[in-house]
Amino acid sequence: MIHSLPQLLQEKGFRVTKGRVALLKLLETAGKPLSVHDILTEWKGKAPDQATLYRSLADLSDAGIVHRITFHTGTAYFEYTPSRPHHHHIVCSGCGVIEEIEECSVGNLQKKLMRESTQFIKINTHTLEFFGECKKCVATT
Amino acid sequence: MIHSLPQLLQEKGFRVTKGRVALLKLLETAGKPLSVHDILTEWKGKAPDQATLYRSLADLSDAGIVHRITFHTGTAYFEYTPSRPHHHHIVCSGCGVIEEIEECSVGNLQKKLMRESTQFIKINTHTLEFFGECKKCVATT
DNA sequence: GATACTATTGCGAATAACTTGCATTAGTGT
DNA sequence: ACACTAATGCAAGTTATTCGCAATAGTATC
Repeated sequence: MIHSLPQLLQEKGFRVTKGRVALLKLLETAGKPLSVHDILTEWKGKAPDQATLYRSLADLSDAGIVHRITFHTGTAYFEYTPSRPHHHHIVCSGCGVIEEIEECSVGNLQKKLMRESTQFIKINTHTLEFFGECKKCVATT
Repeated sequence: MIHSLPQLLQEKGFRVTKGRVALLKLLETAGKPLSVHDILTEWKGKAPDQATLYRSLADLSDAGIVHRITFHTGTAYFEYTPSRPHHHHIVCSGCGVIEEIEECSVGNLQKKLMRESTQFIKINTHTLEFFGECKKCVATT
C-alpha cells in the first residue's frame, strides 16, 4: 500500500473522517465488489446512515478511489481501486458468487470502434461481465 | 421477417394478445433498446399497465424473443432479438444516445475462462458496453 | 486552544424502478 | 357456445437510491 487511506483522502481533497476511512478500509479488505446493502450489514450497529453512504461512495467514485459496477440485476456494487488494475468479473446466476477476471481483451476492439464509429469520438470506459454457473450451483441443479 | 409476430408468440406457447403483438411491433420498429419508461411514453394513452408490461417483458425475455440489457445507470432496456444477432453497444455519457456494435471479440476469452476458472464450469452469456462521448456532446463541452 | 468556514453527516421524506396479490377479462381448444 | 387458464388492470408493497435541511465535526487561521 503506497498511501495510507487517510493520505489518499487528503490528497484528493476530502476531509479525513472516521466514516470515510472506515469505508475505504472495509472495501479494501473485502477484496470483492460490495453493494450498499452488503456494506450496511457488514457494519451492523456502527454503520453510517445510508444517505451518507451513497454520498460518500459517489464522491469517492468521482475521485476514482472506488469503482462502481452495475451487474445485470441493476444494483450497484463498489470496489476499492488503488490496489487493483482494470479487470472484469464472472457472476454466478445461481448463488451470485463473483470471481475476478484479470484479462481484458477488448482494447483492440475499442480502438477500432473509435476509428470507425460515425457518432462517437471518445470512448472513456467499458464494462464486461460474464454470467454463468459455478460448480456448486451446477451440482445442485 | 421469417415469422409474423403473432406466429412467433404462438410458437413460443404464448397467447396472441393485442398488447403483446403491439409491444413486439414497437420494439421491432424502434430498432434500439427501449426502457419501460420509453415504452410507456411512446405509447401515450393506449399503453398497458406497467405491471403488465414488466410481466410481458419478463416472459418474452425468458423465451428469448427480447433481450434485456442493463446499462450502468441500473435501469433495464429491452431489444427485439429475432432480427438481430448477438451484439453490444456504445452509450454516450452526455446525452444517452446508443449506437449498436456488431463485432464481439470476447469469444476466445470466454472459452479460456471456462478452461481456467477454478469456480465456474459454465458461462452462459456476457455483457459488454462501452461508454464515451458522441460528437454533439464533445462539441458542447 | 479558540474561532470561523464549510464539508460531511443524520434524519426524514421523496422518487424511481420494479414486484405482488387478487379479482376480472379475454384467448384457446373442444 | 363453454370451460379453462393465460394475460390484464388496479392498488399496494418493496428495494435501491436521492434530496432538503439542520446539526456536527474536520481544517485552517489566529
